[in-house]
Amino acid sequence: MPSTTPRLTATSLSAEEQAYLDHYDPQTYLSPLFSVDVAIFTLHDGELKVLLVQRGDFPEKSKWALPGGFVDLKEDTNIEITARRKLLSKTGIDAPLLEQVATTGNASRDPRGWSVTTLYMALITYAPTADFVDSVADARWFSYKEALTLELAFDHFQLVQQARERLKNKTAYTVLPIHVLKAPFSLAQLQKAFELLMEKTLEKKSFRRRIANAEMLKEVGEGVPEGGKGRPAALYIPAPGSEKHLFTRAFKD
Amino acid sequence: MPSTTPRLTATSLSAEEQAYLDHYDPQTYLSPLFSVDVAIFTLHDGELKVLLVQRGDFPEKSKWALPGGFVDLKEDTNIEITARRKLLSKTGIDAPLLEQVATTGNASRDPRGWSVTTLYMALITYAPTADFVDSVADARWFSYKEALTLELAFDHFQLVQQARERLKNKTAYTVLPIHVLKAPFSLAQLQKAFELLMEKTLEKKSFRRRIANAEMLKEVGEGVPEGGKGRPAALYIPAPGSEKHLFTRAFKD
DNA sequence: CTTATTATTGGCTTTATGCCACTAATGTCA
DNA sequence: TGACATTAGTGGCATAAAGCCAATAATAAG
Repeated sequence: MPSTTPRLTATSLSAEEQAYLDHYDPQTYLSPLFSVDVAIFTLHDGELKVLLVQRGDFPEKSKWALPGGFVDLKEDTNIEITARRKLLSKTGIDAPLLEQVATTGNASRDPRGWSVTTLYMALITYAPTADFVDSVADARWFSYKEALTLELAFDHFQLVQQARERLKNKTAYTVLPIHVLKAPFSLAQLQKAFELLMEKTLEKKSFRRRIANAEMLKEVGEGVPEGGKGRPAALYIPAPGSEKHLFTRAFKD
Repeated sequence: MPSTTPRLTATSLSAEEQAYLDHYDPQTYLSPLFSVDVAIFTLHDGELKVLLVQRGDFPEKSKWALPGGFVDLKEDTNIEITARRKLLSKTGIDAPLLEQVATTGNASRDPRGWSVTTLYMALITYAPTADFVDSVADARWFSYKEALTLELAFDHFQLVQQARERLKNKTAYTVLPIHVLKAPFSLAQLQKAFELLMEKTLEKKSFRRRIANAEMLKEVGEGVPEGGKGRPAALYIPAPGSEKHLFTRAFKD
């Protein structure tokens, strides 16, 4: 039984092709389940945190999982919008850095059957989950380390690690950590963010030189230093277009 | 009507969850169509080429497209296997470099309805399509430039460019071009491959130093130079594990 | 033996990071 | 008020790897 209506395409269709589409049954080939998951990271209390939600339904009921779900074929126009919708409904935050990480699909990851998921990664400035618009009860920040000790739903243990890996790699040659800080910020704060995301300490001079050469920050005055002690630090905001800067060389190791 | 049979999972399920799965109808949520496409690249006649197939069925009948198709839910255990199957059936070549590039999903890319595709990229040594095991009639190498002048099926114009972009980026910090040469090869041949894939000329000394430092090649004697003229060149084969080498610094520009 | 052609290397320059010590600005506390 | 602790920022040289370009090496053709 045909169940799709004819669709518009850029070029007009031949009568023959139109007839084919009119009679096309989308269930001719059974498609796998398709979902989108989002690994939302932030820094807080000097730690990398990841947002998890507790599942309210079967399967994997009551286990912690990455926020995500199925495409709304009526409302969503593409999969990134699906990811943004999930992000928005869990955090109330719109349109930050949202990057596609990878797609996993196999017969065993979901007990309901052959299933495919596209994983996205987001990095946002910290806000307590209590501030989130809805679903507050079931969404929580976990330190990344702690998250890995939980028994996560489906293959989300692997997904979380994939996203974290991408986060680390991208930090090595972009200024991605800028997204996690509330502007204005000091260079010391920025360096700390880089270090947490890369899991390595950086040499102060090298770091500052690199940032300076890239011309990606704009100075906007001075502020109190970390912890209120010591010399005040210059404060910066990201320069327009800075997100796009790529370094041609990585830090050692 | 339930149409899945209960599946095995790593941990035993509660009776309640098992009951849920027994009655789970995979069509509760209508999933988008899901397919896999593969951009297969090679170098030949000093040009980058991409393999296209001419579609034999609606929709987009008779247009050129990337090889690809739907998951065989019975035979394929994961999406990379689906991609490998497509690669194998079009080229007869197994298990070369096969890298996931990105996933595109939206309501408009396929006239049959909401559709998602995961794009893979492969780089192989050249073999004329006449040598391919089946589907010879409908598979052809196009120079990359020419491919972009064709009216490709669906959004494959964008997909081809995405894959090519990834190919270029990866060449900048790996030894990926090794996969496109028939071993043994000379350093001049390898440099030429890098240059074609990166779309930029490289400085000879810099290139050779880089390769030498990486210790990724093994010398296996001498051979005739390019074009049969001039001093014979040393020939090399890839050292084991060389594919994994990462450079910490990119070439200029 | 000369020349054309391709391969390979020497050696200096340039760029960016590593290292580490030194100076600068501020608050604290005796 | 002056030493000291603390954090911010810089100077200066070492090191690593790429850019540049020219010199040398090996071969074939004539």
